Amino acid sequence: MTTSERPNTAVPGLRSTKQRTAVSKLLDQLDDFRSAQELHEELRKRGEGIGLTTVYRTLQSLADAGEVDVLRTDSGEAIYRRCSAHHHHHLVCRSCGRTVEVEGPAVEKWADRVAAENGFTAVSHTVEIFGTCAECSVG
Amino acid sequence: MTTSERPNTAVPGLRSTKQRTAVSKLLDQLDDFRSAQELHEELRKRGEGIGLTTVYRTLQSLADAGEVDVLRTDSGEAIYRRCSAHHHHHLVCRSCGRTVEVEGPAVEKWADRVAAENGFTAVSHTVEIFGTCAECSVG
DNA sequence: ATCGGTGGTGAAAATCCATACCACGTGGGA
DNA sequence: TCCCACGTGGTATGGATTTTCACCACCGAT
Repeated sequence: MTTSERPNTAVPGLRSTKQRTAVSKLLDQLDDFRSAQELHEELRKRGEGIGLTTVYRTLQSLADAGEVDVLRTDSGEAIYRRCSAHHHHHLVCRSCGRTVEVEGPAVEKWADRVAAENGFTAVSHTVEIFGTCAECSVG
Repeated sequence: MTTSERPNTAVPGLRSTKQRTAVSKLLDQLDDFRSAQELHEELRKRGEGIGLTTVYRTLQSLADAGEVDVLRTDSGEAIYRRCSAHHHHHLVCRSCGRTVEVEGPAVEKWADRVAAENGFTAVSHTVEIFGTCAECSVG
């Protein structure tokens, strides 16, 4: 089918290879944050011939292109997740990893204002909320 | 208090040693985030006989005890800073590392509310703002 | 003051995540 | 189809942090 194709992970300037497609598809199927190593392991399990190096490279490209969100665990490990394009933050379950995208216009404004008041420019911020989700607290 | 002694870095259950005192004192003198390696190097420069392992261990204890704040650079390196005891966040200059403690009651409430709405409990959050401070943007 | 045990120290080795290197493979335009 | 810059992936390497382990210091009991 030549017509129904979505550009999907078509990052401009990058070729389309089966490895990149595989990483992208896997991310589409998952709805929580995963480390590069976990993603690599899962791909191998599924029979995709792909190297760890390539997984890291691909994730980096996707992150640079804003196709995936990256954050760091307490241990410093980077974890990735495909997210919607607009600016948002995350509410993550410590136990099962379930992730909810949340917005907070007030927070954005607060951050900008606080930064401006202190003479800071070129401002960015990180806001993540961690907790235990309903499922896990019942269990 | 029975005397004028401040408990200072007296983390309960830990002995007071000259190494721990040295790390604690150094942190008191610095007002921005530093990596364990940088702190170790500085201590050696000052003639303190202290091992890298001990610096890591001490920082960990201090962090566990809530005596220092820890955050991670983009590269995953942990950086430490002695902070005031009350809950706050940081506004950090990307260029020189200058750090300002900031508060945002609205943000705290927002985080709690969003978490509650989604059925999350035992909530914590991370909020850090990065930018370029006035000094550094002047050049 | 001495003894013994617990906690602390630190050099070296082990881990672990991530990236660099480099020879070989391949997508896709000319 | 041909060509070759880009992509791939195994291995080597970098860098931060943790673990291991032998040795040392402190403190209370004897």
